[in-house]
Amino acid sequence: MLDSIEKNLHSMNIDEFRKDLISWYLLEKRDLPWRLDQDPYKIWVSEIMLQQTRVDTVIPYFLAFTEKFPTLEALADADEEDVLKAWEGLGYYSRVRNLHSAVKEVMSSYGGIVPDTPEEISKLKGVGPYTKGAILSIAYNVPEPAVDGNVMRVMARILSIWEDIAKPKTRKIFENILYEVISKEQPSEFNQALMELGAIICTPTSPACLMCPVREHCHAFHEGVQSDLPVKSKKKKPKQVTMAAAVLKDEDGHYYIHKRNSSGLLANLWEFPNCETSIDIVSQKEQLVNFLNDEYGTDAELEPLTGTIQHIFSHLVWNISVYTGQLKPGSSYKDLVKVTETEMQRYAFPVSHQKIYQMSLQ
DNA sequence: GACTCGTGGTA
DNA sequence: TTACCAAGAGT
Repeated sequence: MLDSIEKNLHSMNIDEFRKDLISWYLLEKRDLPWRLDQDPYKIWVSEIMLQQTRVDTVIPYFLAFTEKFPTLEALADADEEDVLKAWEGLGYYSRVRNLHSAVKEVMSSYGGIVPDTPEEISKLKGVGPYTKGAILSIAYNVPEPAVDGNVMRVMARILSIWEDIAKPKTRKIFENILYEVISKEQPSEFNQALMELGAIICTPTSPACLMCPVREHCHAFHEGVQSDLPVKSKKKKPKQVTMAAAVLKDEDGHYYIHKRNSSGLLANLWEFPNCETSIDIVSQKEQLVNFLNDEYGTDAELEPLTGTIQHIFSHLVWNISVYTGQLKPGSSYKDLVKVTETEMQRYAFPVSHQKIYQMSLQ
């Protein structure tokens, strides 16, 4: 650990810091649906959903998901199609595929009980250093640090740490600090308090230092540099991709959809058949017709451009031209699946393709 | 260590 | 509008 951090850490009254932080948390904590009990399964589900995702976004998904899959066993027994549907729109879909896989592993290897040791729980798919600490501390009251973006921001300010929190190895600095700072008596409350403080008071921009229960312990506050911390390097711009998608129907009103590959982007989700095209969209419709014929053997008649949809990912942007059209009678459609409008509702689509469907109705 | 992997909200 | 953000993990 860096000398300056070590110095600031040991000049702090850690006992008072813990006490002030936890007292504030017990008074001010939000009523969140995953705080109603300490069911390790529900804690687990909430922590996976909350990865890179806002609390307000997660709440309705968490309520619906835990109603549909109330127990670890219920989730383990569910079809992946239904599990993905319950995650539809939440993003980062590998999270729920890993969760589903890990829950099955808990059934087969741990008798359906979520393991309570760092070694065992870390072996589960989708459980990284943060989620390990979060589940162990919140569900089992084990004094393991749970270092997320909130915790790094709060502690960077408290201890005046100028390391770049965007760099993976920086997380370990905070983890080592937290092993010393975490409350051994109330690790659950301590970890949640740090995250709650980051979410409510010690926010990324314009932190509410005058409302902060631990400002007297905060080096950044005393030095007036709270707005300059934490240091976080910028990420590069997403790559632009031009695409075309076809909403194909036949004379009986069936739709023809495609299931995506089991790995990579939007894995195992459903989509309307689509391809990347040249940036010059003069011949785009022709490119799409040729793709549909080459890839699926379709004989389709497409209408003029219906509209465009933009799908913004973290690292790329799809600019999708939407075409609607008829699949001619007797045409083949190889790897496409023929479904009724009602059947289609059971499958999980990325948000962009939900929009494509909506657009095709107009 | 850099890149992949979603989405909606906000200043 | 652009840029960044939000309880990260896998490859």
